Amino acid sequence: MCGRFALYEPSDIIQDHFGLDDASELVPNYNIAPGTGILGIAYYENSLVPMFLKWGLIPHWSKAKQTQYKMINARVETVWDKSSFRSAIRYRRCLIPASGFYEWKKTDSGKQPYFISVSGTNIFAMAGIWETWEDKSSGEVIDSCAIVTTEAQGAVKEIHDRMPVTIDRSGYKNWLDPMVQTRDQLKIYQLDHSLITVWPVSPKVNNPRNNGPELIQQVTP
DNA sequence: CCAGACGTTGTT
DNA sequence: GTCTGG
DNA sequence: CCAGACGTTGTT
DNA sequence: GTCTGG
Repeated sequence: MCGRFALYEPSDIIQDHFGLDDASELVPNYNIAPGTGILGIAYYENSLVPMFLKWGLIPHWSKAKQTQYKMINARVETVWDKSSFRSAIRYRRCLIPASGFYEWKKTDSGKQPYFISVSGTNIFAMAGIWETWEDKSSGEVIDSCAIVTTEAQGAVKEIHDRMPVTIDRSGYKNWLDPMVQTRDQLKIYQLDHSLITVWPVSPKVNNPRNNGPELIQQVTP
């Protein structure tokens, strides 16, 4: 699955990579956790825009903004079938920029965190879906999102059985195309899994209050 | 029809 | 055990 | 995902 | 809102 990631590439590089018109000022973050605001890129009102999305999807029909369920991930195998995700996968897909993500491997002595990144780049895209929720009485509006997951690819298989769906640059257009509204039309071009690199990192990443480049340094578990 | 759930992961 | 906060 | 709280009354 | 279960 994907429950923590990092985005530390400079804003102007992110802007160029995704072809955005306006830059959003981002500080490097090595410990992005569910429930916080994250950067998503989506077509909205006919243009490609950066959006701040609360990580943890709140369905539009939800009565409370605090959802009982932790919808931080959506399985690609079933996302078209679930009532909570059906309209979002059809009409509101987004790219979620990342420099890498973390997965935890269960061991005899506990859980060991690993950092997963892509050779040759500090920026790639994870597949996301988003939704707008509005409080009918107060008028409060929250845009939220979930990261789409799939079975582990490449080197990730060694540590975990799930990971985010990645989208190769060649697949950005189709994934974001608002005219693509069916499972058959949606083509998922994932990154070449031979580029995926995995190494163990310090358990400092466990605490979401910790941050900084030391979190992605390789350690001996 | 109405009532009630609506999710994933990992662990048992 | 379960929920909230990060 | 993991870490850390989990409560009320009354007083400052 | 939409799907499943009864």
